[in-house]
Amino acid sequence: MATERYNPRDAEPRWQQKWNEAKVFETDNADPREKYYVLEMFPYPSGRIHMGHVRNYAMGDVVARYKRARGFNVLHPMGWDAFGMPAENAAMERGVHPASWTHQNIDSMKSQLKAMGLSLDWTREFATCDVEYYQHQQHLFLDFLEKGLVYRKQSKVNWDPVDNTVLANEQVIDGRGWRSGALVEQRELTQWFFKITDFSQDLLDALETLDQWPDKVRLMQKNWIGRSEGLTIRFEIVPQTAPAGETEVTVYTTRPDTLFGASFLAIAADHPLAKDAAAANPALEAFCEECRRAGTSLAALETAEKKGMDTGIRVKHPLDSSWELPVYIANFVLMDYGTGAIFGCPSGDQRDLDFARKYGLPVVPVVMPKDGDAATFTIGDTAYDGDGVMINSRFLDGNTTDEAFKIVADRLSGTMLGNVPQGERKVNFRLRDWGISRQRYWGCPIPVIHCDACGVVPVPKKDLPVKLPADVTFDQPGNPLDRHPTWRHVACPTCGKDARRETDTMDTFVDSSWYFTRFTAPWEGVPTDPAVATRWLPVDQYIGGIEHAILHLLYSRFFTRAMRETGHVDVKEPFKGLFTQGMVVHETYSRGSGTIRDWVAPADIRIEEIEGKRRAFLLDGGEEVSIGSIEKMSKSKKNVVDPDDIIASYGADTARFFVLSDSPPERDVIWSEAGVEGAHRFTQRLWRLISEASDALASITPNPAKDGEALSISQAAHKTLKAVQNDYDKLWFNKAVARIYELVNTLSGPLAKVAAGEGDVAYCAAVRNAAEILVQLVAPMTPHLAEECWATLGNSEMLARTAWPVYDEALVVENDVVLPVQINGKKRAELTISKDADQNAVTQAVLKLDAVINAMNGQAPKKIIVVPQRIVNIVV
RNA sequence: GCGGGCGUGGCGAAACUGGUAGACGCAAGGGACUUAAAAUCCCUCGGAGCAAUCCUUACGGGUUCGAUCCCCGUCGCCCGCACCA
Repeated sequence: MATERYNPRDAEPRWQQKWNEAKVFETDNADPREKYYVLEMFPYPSGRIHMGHVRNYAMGDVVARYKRARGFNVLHPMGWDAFGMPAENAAMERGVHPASWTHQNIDSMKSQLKAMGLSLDWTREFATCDVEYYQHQQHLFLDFLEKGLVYRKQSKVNWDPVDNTVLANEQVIDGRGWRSGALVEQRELTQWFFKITDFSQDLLDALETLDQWPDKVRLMQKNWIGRSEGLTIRFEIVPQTAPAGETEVTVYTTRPDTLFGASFLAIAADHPLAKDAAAANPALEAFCEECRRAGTSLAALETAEKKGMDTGIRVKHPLDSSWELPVYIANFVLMDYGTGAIFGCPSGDQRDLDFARKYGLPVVPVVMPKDGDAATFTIGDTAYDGDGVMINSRFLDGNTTDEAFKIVADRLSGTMLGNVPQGERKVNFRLRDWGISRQRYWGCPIPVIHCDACGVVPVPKKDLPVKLPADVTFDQPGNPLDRHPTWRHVACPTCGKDARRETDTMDTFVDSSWYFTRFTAPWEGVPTDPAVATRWLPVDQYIGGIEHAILHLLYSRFFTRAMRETGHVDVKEPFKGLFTQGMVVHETYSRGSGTIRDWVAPADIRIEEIEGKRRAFLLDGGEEVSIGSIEKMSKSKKNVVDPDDIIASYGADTARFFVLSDSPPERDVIWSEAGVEGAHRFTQRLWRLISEASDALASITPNPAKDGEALSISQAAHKTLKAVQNDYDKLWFNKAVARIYELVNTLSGPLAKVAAGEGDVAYCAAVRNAAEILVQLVAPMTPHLAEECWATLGNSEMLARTAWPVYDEALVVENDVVLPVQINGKKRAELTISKDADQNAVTQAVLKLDAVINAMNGQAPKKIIVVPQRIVNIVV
């Protein structure tokens, strides 16, 4: 029978409303079934959702719907990472208040997300800028403070001397402020820090337990935490060269074995010794200034040319007091890592070698590879930083690097300088405490009060929340809280005298470090219901971009530990399973080049293939534009595709299906019009096949065939079910799609046959069983279409409430295997043989194959390799 | 600069991570149906060759009976680098 085309504009809102009315996706904390918490990283409300969001949320939704069908009590919430700089920028540029800008954006993005048909529990929604959320964050801050997990210290910020404001790293471009263009300076401010370093060892050790995280993320975190075992060594300053009051300098090294290769010490520009030396030497002072102008970003620092300046200070070599080494100030030595001072061994470290060559310092090889020759081993332009055997190192010669490490550590631990050992073994971490102070308005206020008499006083919990004042202006740079007429003036909670509120707000990473915990009971009057939070956590499957691999995830891991220590939850790790998805990328199109280059949006062009070459033309006027590289979708390059447009023309199911189908989820997906059309054709094809057969199937009870002509149909369906189930468990959406395509191809003949009124009851029952399995397999990806198919097959219960099908073991077993037969590694034949044939039987059968006899040409086989169930290789 | 990752037909990819390289989809070409178009259906489709066959997983080496997969080196692209989110 002829049926109408599937119309997503009709079906999608209809099913969304039905799900909504039946509250299918609202989660009950009291539901006794096994829990499953699936979460996608919540979005920043920038205004519109983009394809990256569609991909992220489509993946999470497949998992949520699949797990729900498998019988889990699924929690799948959504919220908004709503504090941050863009809202303040909008306020400055367009005069809109950050709050109204943010809420408008949330409204439009929410309606876009709703149009996607996501199985979200919207009753738990919140935005981090809601006082109902951030007041609890202030509560947590106070608990952390009480527990000693928060402290203040001096720390550097990027300062724009023209705008008189603090700049984020991304606002510093080539060392200048992004708006003023002024050279950025570093300024010291007293700021709040979370003691993430209290957990350095635990955060490192527990990575082992996160076996459902990608190895690359664990490795990145491990390197970020950066545990090293080394030695602090105190160098005595040669008195005649010492600035007043200075007698020694302490370095941290992981390579004390190379001490005889030392040719200089390098200290950070902020090192106290550097400051003393600079005070008496204008050239040094100028150099330190130059170092400070680099901004606070490590990347900028390390890509800059390595520079240093001799301070004139000399230190005594710890193993030979007659040997003096120069002390340099160097722009690549950081005050916050180790002791802010290093010794340079040019032969064993590339950076030290470059430095030594530049400033004419000695290069003495002290380690050579095990098989090297000490007489001829030299260092040219490449340092040798590997393990090996000590040379040119007096009493260390001939020892391995490991042995030398121990010898030096032992000797220096036993040598006294003053009354203290000159060397001390030390475990060091690269991880630094988390600075959370931001000199900005649009963030969570830090709940403390500064009193001249009492010092820093926490806001009492009964006085929470500390609300952001709404009446602020953005007509000048800087933090509006600082210049607000009344907000900051407050009575000291301790002594009652006039005092001042802290005007810094919290880093927005704080907001996103516990939102997943708040989702478990967002209605609570305290940060969490500890029992509920403990039951829901950890998040079983967390999905988001790889760009968050380090900071967001590490901060969340810290926060969960800190909340545990303060009694808000009793789990250690927030995310059991982590999946990092790739980006959505698109071709770029442009006119002109260089500074007059003009980017063109994909919606404004058409692509033609002329003599095998793809060319792009403007829709308006037909001018040819050049096709550029494929890049991350961005506003500046205009290579964005608005999900709204796609949903309007093809429907949400097509958009969802496409972003899941083409590429492996962890890899980037290239958005292409042709690909979307292909996905759309699939949805139409599925609808046509099912709906045409539905009249014949609706009255038949589904039943898989155990024999007869329908057996292969049932086998195909049940094998696909088993395979796709596994794909969904592993988040291999693209593989699931390929298998579903295959099943559709297999079923198209039988469905057409049934639609034509052919086939007996047993046949129809098998086809209906297979068709239902097919519909249930696609349901997590294209839920609206699946509901429509499900209903047309005669089912009265919603598919969203239907349990996942169970495959029949008897239909998925294989009795025979097809073994490829290789001769000298090249495939020459195939052998079909019983699955449990032993090695001998396989060998005999293979040698009887015509193709093998021909190919061997009468030669005797030298060796026959039989890999059970896999392959046979004959070596001739 | 440092840390992490990726690279397979015209394109997105698959290959149960040492065992048939290119499943499935897109694009393209041919055919059927149609007055015509759309839609749909069928066939072809990595390269060379009439063929047998040979070549082919960024590039260059290595280990192995056998390498997309493991090892060494080179190139290109992407992510992060602590105040973007």
